[in-house]
Amino acid sequence: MTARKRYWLMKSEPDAFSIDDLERVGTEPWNGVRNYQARNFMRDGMRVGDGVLFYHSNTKVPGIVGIARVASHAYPDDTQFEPRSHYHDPKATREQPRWYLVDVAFERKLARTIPLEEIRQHADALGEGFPLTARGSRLSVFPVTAAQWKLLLSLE
DNA sequence: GCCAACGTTGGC
DNA sequence: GCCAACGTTGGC
Repeated sequence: MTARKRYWLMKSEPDAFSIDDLERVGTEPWNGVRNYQARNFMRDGMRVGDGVLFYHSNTKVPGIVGIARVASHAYPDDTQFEPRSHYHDPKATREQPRWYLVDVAFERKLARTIPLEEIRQHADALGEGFPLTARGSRLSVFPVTAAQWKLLLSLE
């Protein structure tokens, strides 16, 4: 029984971790997510092989820059246990982890960046509540429908 | 660098 | 359970 592939969008600040970094390392544990909604999507929704739109945030031209895929099931984010880590969470324990992540594997870079500015022009087609075009949304991991995936990549 | 919007925390 | 204060996100 093979489940249908799902699609996601994941944001990263290129100064911290860019699509080029992912290309170089191949696979990366997506650590540092400290938002419950984003965590739940990774922990409860993602499956190996799912498609990921890689988005650069907080940069000169924010937008979708590449495609990756989910490369592991969710498991605890080790950085929550490390006192030295920027992502340390004193309330998390090995027995009761609070934060989970998945491994993300590089697939390809887009031929060009699809800028947020351009994505906004398709806000109606993407639908109300799509986090990239919804006002004020800061969600860094969220699901993308097959139709949204197709539309966004058609802009490449 | 600014700052609006948002999520989380903790006092009550 | 409310909500003010605070810290963070992320476009501009």
